[in-house]
Amino acid sequence: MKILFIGTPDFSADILKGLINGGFKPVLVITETDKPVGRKQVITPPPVKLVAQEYQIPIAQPEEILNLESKILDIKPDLIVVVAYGQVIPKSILEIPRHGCLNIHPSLLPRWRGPSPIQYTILNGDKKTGVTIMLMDEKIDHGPILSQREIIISENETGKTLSEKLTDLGARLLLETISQLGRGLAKPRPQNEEKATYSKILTRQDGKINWKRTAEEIEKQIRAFELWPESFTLWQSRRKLLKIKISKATTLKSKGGIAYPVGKTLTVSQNQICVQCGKGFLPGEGDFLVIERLQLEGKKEMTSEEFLRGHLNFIGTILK
RNA sequence: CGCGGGGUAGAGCAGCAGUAGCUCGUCUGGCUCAUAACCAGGAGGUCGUGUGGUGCAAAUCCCACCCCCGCAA
Repeated sequence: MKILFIGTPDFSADILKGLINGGFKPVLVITETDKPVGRKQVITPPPVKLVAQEYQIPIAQPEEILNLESKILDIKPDLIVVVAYGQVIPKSILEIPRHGCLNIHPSLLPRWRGPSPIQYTILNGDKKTGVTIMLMDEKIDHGPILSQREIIISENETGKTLSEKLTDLGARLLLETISQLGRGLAKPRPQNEEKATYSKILTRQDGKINWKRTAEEIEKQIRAFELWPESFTLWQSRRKLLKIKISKATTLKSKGGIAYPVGKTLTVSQNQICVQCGKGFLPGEGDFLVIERLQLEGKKEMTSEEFLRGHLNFIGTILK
């Protein structure tokens, strides 16, 4: 089967590897142009390009994918696999391959359509999730479903662990689905529009912790946003307002008798950072987040114990 | 040359011109039924690199380079 692969970031690159190792080496890989990346703004090829080079697959990096339409027509692919490309693929191209265009989505569609399904799954406290492979149509994450595989979400699942699991699962399901397609066994079924939910694109600002939420909600956010956009809070130090990323935390309930302002930092036992969350001022409602790992702006990530050694004045301040 | 923070004892930080100090850890002794608690004392640093520059004098100012990190992309 003549396959064309379209994708850009790490997630796509991993799927591409799985595809190649499964015996479906694409005839052409389309990916975004090399872009300046990182602190030094070095022009860097996207992950998918590196994989394609490694396996000596021809690469195309059009500014506009529409410019490539005639070339794709010439190739006459049987199937196009699209994984997180970065550009919207026009209908005229979607209609070229005989078997259509496949897309891998890391959720159980129609639940969590859109760009941030993994984060929303954890944030929402879902018990299970999975991957879906669907035939693309003009609407985003809307086409008929070809196959789906579920997994159970564990208690301390993070954006990272879930993403790894789903990438792996997705790569395997893709191979199965393609061979089914090849044998004409695939039976697409439309999505149930009534059950559709949507995830929004997340920005850095969305990672800001709102201490008025319950510790439980905040802890979920920290896990959900592990890879992107991460969770942070602001601390007024002696000199200036600093950003602190929080990468790991647990919750603590106490009968509590003392009322603290929301965002107040305190220690319950040695070397522990607790932050008052939720309703705050109400006595008898000890709702605390215990910070375990954090990273101060300009510093490396460390445990809260290490952090406290050098910041004796941290306890007793109020995080914003 | 995108913007910015930083490299000081094993760890985390302060000092920002007169050859280093804090918290934790570590070692020794004491207290205690006991202790991760408490008390006393000790060890541990050529202050990122430079047969660099300016000073009477540099961890502290200037220059070059290496490394780490935040923002922006």
